[in-house]
Amino acid sequence: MVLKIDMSGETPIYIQLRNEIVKGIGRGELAAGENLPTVRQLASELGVNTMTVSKAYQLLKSEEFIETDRRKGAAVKPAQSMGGPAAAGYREHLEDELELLSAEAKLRGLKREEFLRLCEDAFAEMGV
Amino acid sequence: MVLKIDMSGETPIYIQLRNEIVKGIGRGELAAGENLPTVRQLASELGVNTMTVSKAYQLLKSEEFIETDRRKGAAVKPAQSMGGPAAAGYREHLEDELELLSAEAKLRGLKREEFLRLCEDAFAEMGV
DNA sequence: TAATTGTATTATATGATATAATACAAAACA
DNA sequence: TGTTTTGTATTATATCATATAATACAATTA
Repeated sequence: MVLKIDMSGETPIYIQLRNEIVKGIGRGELAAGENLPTVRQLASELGVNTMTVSKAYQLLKSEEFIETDRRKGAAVKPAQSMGGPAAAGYREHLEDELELLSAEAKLRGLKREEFLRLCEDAFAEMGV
Repeated sequence: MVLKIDMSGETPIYIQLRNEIVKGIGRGELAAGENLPTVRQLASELGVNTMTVSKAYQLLKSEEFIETDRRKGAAVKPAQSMGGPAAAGYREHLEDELELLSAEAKLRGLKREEFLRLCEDAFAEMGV
C-alpha cells in the first residue's frame, strides 16, 4: 500500500498515517486479517520515529479498526466486529463533517448534483 | 447565529470558530454583505482572547469567505466573488475529505444508500 | 474630540507533536 | 537454550502551535 505522508504539512504525522491506513482498508488494499507493517519497518521506511507509528496504531486500535498483538504485530480487524464503543458517536461525527463540507461546497459554487456526484464517486472507490 | 465552541475539545478554537461561521454562511443564517460581530464582541461573548477571534477572521478572509475593513468591521463576502486563488486546490481537498469519510463509513458498516442519504441531507440544509 | 474597528506587537504559558535512546514482556524460532 | 522480533513503556528533550495579556496603532464614525 502507498502511504502518502506530507512531512511539512499541518496535519500531524500520526494522524496522516491513521487516515492513510483507514483509506487503505476502506479501498480493500488491506484485507481483514492482513498484517500491517511493523512499527519499526514503517518508521524506517518513512523516516520517522517508531513511537510516531505506534501512536497511529494505538489510535487505530482505539477506533477498533485494527488489533495489535505484542508478538504477532498489528492486523486489520474483521469488518463484522465494528459495533463496539468506538462506533458510538460516529454518526454524529459524520453528520458534522458532511455539514461543513456541504457549506464549503455551497460557498465555492458547487451545485447539488456536482457535490453528490463527488460523494458517490468517493464511496464507489471503497470495497472489494 | 449560534456558535458552538468546545473549549476542551482537541480542535483549536479559531478553527472551530472558522468552521461554525462557514456553516452559518452556508445555511444562510449569515447573508452576503451582513456584518459579523466585532472581534471584541465575539471574544467577550465566548470568553476568549480578541486575537483568537481575529485569527479566525483572518483565516476566513484568506479563504475569501469574508472581507474585513479596519473601520467597518467584517462582512460576509458575496457568493459570486468565489473564484479567487483560494478556490484553487479546493476540489482536491474536498475529494480527499470525502474519500476519508467514505472509508470510515464503509468500515463502520454504512451502506451506500445510507451514506449518500446523509450527504443529500447535509447539502439540503444549505442555502436559501 | 471620543469611540470603534481590525490589526500589530511583545511577552509569556501551555500543550501537542516528534525525536532519541533504552528497556521490557512474550512469543517465535534456530 | 539463547536469539530475534513484536508492540509498548519510559525518560528526556526540543520545537511549534495555540492562546492569553496588555498595549498600541491607523482610520473612520459619531
